[in-house]
Amino acid sequence: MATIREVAKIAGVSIASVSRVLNHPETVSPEKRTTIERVMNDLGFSPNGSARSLALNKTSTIALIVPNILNPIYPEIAKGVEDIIYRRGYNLLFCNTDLDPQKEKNYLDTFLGRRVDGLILVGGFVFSEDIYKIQNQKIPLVLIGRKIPEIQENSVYVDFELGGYLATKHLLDLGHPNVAFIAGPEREAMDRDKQMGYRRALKEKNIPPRDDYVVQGNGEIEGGYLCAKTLMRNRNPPRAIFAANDLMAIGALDAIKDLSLRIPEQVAIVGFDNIKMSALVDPKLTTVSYPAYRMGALAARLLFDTIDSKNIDGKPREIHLQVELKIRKSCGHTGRVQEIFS
Amino acid sequence: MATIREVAKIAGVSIASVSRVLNHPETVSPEKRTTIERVMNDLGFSPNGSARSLALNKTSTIALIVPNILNPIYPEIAKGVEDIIYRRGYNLLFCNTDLDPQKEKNYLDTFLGRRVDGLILVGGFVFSEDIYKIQNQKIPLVLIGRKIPEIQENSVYVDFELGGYLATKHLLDLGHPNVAFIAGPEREAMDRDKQMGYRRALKEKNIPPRDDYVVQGNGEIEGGYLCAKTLMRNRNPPRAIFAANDLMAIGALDAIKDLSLRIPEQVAIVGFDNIKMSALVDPKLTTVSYPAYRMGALAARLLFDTIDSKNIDGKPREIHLQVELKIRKSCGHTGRVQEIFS
DNA sequence: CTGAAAGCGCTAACAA
DNA sequence: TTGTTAGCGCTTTCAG
Repeated sequence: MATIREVAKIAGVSIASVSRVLNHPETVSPEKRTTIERVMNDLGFSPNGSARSLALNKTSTIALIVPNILNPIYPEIAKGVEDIIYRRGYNLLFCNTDLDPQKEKNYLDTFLGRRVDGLILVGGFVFSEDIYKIQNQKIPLVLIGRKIPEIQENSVYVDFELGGYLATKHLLDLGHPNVAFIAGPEREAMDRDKQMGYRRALKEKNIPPRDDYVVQGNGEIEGGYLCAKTLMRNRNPPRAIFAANDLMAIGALDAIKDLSLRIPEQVAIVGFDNIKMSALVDPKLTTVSYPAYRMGALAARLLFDTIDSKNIDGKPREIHLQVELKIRKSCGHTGRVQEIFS
Repeated sequence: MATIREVAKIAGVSIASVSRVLNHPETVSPEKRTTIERVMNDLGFSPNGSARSLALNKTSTIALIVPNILNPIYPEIAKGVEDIIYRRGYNLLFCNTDLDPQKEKNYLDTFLGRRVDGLILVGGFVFSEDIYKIQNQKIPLVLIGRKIPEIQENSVYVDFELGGYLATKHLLDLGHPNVAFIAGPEREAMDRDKQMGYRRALKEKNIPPRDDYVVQGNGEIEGGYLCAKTLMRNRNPPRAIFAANDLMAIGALDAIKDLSLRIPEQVAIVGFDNIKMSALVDPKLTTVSYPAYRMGALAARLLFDTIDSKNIDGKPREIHLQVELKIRKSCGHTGRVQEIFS
């Protein structure tokens, strides 16, 4: 592929002029500029990004790390990020950790080497030392998800503990005698918070937590399905299930239906995330919602703020957004309910 | 951040040796190597990717362009791609066109400049001249989706026309007197193929196509909802609806339920894509399935094949996969049906 | 096994 | 306004 040098030679100018029309066109005389542009076109010239990055010490790339792209809540966040960075001419280096620590570590290292201009890390388990490497190299970083006291960083988060609490309390208030919890993967810190909220709600009502009412799923539909089946095999099966995410809640819902039990009459279900799908299953799923797209967009803005101002050493900013219980049918609430499109 | 030069100075060796432990460790004496590695560690050194890319003329990056990340079928494909390229140490530059030609063009240009090692383009409208630019620069390219006769390129595709035909024919065979079609966005070439299949099935049964039975949605749930409402306002509403994707089919399903009509008795519905969600709505959605994840993985493999062999000028390879009608409840089929997990 | 040096393609002083 | 030149950080001959 053509280089700046060839363009220069053919156009009969110096490489500096070519570089100028690329970066500061207004500083080049109109005629020369037209010639150069024509030559570029003829040659199908496109400036080499690596060379440019090297010279400018800037890659125009930001990396986004999510736990699982197959959970629709993450594309939602990703879209928020992409919409913002696209406007600034940045590109997205995307990756999926599958909650695999090794994979997360590898990616973090790679991004360090690639000198990404910024990094957005969603949920997951971000306690590895690798995160400190990022901080040491002063790569602008924004965390999305839960608040992490251990790490002083820019973040956009919601209170998952509160969400878990609200969901459980709602179920309890509705009179469901006992509620079970389907946890997500061990490593997912956000899900651990939800579980704490679940426990707090029980405690508040003086209901002793039962180990056999807490099962762990893989965070996917199938996991929720399996967990619900397990729960219902209990000698004293729960009358309500709170799942750490909608995917598992939907799987649970499917399992309960398979068992020919009525939802919410015999088993009530509440999920977490408010993915679109949750409003379309039958019965519609009550869930805890939070503004995923907005979190992505805000994170990207926050990132650019720190990239622009270079105040990387300044104190980190935190944006706290609210969770909200979205009451639909699956929990057995009898009042007016909010439906899709609401 | 530390450079190879500083490492060399501190370790008391030449930069060549440092570079060697980075690239061909076995060619460096053990002692020297250990020293260098220690220094690298102490300094938190990480080789600059841009410099390396520049020197090697290789970015270890492949770009993936999809129309809409919010449609779960695309993350599915993306996952297939990522799983393969991750193992080879490649990174994914990800982007979403929203079917916006300008955005697609921009991204294509950017990727040209970034000298990505390969490009995977999913669906969408790939007829812009920009695609030729990619070919001219001999950037390995793989198309996922439909077969595009106009472009001789590596591709992994399924026959969407056939899918549309099968879906419509199935509905017709089931005795639904008239079937409507909810089309996707104008620009989505794959959806146009589906529509052709729809027409072929009608024609085969000597059913004259009706313009008022073909409506166009935006490819999302809301679009399907709106389209179905429109269709049912018809003086002579259709008794069956074939939607160009599951998202719209699910929206349609919701609309029909809102109208208090029974599915499939009063209105049968068939979708396209077989996203997971389709097996979880009520009634479960009959749909046309194809191996999205596999397509992504195969595309990545194909890409590496051409990257490795550099036979970019060789004749393009095409991988044709099968569509399959996944019969569930929403179409009114009365025989045995395949359910989720099948 | 090791080092010196050229070069990857571009940007940005600095001079003219 | 334009051209010359010195890097950006790395890889890789080529000598030794």
